[in-house]
Amino acid sequence: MSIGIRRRADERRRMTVGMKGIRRLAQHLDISIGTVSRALNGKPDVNEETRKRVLEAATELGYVPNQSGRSLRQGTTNIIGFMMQTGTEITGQGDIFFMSVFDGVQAVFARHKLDLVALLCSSQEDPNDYLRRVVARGFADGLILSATQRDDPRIEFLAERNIPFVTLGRSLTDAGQPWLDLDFEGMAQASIDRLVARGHRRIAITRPHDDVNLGYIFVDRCRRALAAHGLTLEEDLIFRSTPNEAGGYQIARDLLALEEPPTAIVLINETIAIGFYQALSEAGVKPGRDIAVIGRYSPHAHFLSPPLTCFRLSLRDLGIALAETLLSAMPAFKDHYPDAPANKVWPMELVEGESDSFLVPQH
Amino acid sequence: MSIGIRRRADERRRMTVGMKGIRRLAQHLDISIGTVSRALNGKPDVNEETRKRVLEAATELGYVPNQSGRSLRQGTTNIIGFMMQTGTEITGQGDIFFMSVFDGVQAVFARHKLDLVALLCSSQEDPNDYLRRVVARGFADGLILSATQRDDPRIEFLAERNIPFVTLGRSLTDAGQPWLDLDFEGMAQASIDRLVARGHRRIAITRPHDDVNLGYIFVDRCRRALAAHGLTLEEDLIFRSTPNEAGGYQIARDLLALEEPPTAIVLINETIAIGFYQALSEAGVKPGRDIAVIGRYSPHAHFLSPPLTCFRLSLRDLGIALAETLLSAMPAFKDHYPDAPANKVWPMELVEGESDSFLVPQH
DNA sequence: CATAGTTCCGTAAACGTTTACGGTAGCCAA
DNA sequence: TTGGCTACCGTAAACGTTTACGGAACTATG
Repeated sequence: MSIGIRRRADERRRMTVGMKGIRRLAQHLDISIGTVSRALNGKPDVNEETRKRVLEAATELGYVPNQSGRSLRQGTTNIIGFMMQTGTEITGQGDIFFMSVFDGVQAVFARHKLDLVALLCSSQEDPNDYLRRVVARGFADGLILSATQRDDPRIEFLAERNIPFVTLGRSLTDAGQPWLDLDFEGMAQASIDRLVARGHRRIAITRPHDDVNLGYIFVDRCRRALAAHGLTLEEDLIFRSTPNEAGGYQIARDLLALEEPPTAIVLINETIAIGFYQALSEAGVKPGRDIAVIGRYSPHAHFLSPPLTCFRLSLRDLGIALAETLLSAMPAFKDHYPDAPANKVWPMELVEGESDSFLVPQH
Repeated sequence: MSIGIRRRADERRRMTVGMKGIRRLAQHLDISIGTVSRALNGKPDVNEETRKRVLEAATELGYVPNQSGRSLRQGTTNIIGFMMQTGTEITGQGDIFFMSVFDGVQAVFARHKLDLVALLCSSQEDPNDYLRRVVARGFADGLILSATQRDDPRIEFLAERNIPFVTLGRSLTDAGQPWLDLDFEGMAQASIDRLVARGHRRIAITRPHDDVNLGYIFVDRCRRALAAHGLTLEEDLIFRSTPNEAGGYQIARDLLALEEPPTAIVLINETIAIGFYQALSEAGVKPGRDIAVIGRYSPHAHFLSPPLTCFRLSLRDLGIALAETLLSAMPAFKDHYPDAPANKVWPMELVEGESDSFLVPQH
């Protein structure tokens, strides 16, 4: 080792005292920041001995690479955003719906060192503005959109900018984007067929907020399924409400107040069954005896009395599929998921309860 | 305008075609990037005429400043992270719980152009590792921690690094950090007093996962409250379970199987009441008649039959308080919140139902 | 006319990384 | 000795912003 080198090292140490980040680490080890970076990132051009020293020093000094610096240079953040709206009850997905989906998404992302964050759009802010503000900044490498609307400007916005994304829910806006959706058509068809087979002729349904596309899909399919049996979907048997317990309560009250109440109903949201049951109970009407009820699975559905006949799906698997579909749309990962479907209607499984187990006497 | 300037402008335009970001905007307007930046950020040293031009061009070209570049320079991200765990059911607090809290937090953050994102720690990963990995990168300017543990290493970690944060939930780990917590002591005291006043002597309680501190707080206060009435908290009347519907179901089964069941129970989690009610119902035991039940408010509680006597709080207000307490710990904002409390026990309000409305006959 | 002050703008450094490029030392073969 | 190869490392540019600094043009004041 020449004197020249040693002097330079001493000089560097003196000049860099109090430095931060990778420079501090380099100074501490008396090597260049380039080598430190390569060592930390597993690049080949570095002696295994020095790599070991670097890694040890990194944990010792508690060094963590700065996110902004890294992503500024690389143009990538290793972050995927899941956009969702807070405060509102537009989606009506309660309890641990999202938590379970997240769990599946993360199971896939963990393989690629990707982090999932939830981008929380306030109910006070327009989702499109939010998207522009937060996302177009280069915040995330990819996006998962929930609460997809029937016409959703976010889709065009992202497609134009070539930001990889997948939507949870179909939209009329078509930019060739990947999407996953629950099989509300299958649910509609199976529910109607099942109820008609048991003799029901006056069948009511619920529909969610006008913005969300699933309402149209569901209502339309119900109408067609009924038509196939020679029946019509009557307009006053389509109930709207907030997608929560109180909404379900109100629906039952309205339904019972009808001159000629329906003998069956299909509930599109998860949580409304609770309020619906309660209002029936107060009126002395029992599901499965006086009226047939079909709904969606939720952790409570199992504990309703009588047990709710409902459609269930694995939210964790849905999350996995969402992640794989998104990654297959990202150049950096697409090779890992050659046969992830770009669009998929996710099936739901019928869980037989007792809430629809009676036959309507035929006249 | 001199020829020199015009030539330079032409040259710049030619050289910068295809540029991105603020450079592209500057080139388009034929002014320097410094001026563009000042104009966009509302700095004083810029002509109002040019500022107007810049803003117009920005929206026209859809320019959004790059997050990494900005925060690299400023050392600030304008992002606050709310750390929560996915997939697990440790807290037993579902989506609705957090959504409502978020809504309050955002109401405050909106005033300061701060964005809230949820940092989702996978159930597969240790929360401490997660914190180091994601947060120490300089990802967020401040943090809100949920699912605070009895001994929580995250607190020391953040305190050492001077990262502003507030925890939702007390911890034994004390680094002088701000925290907010629900008043489980008040709930314990009021519940016990209420039940004892109605003649109950054998009172059961539930407790959550051992990691979370509230279990200790709650159990301890119940014990002391009982002692004040000359009663003891029997060990086999302390029930543990997963904090969900199924857990509540199991508790009821276990409770009814006791040789001498208690005449009252206090449920610490929100969702367990549903399963608890169901198991009682199956056994022909009616809350409010055969056993007294006190629980926590949830949107379902109102629709249980008979209505659950429970403790409620405004989650939105809690979110507001969380935000204000956090901001008062951040140098850049503390002046706005001079009297936000650093620590606060958040009160809960008793909602009288019918689930505990009976008197135990005295012997 | 000289000076000082104001208004506005351009220049360039800085933030913390990653990485293309070049260079040195050692080794081996011709 | 020369040349080439390998293994490793240092240098410096680049990513997209913000901002301290200085300077030009103009106005006001003496």
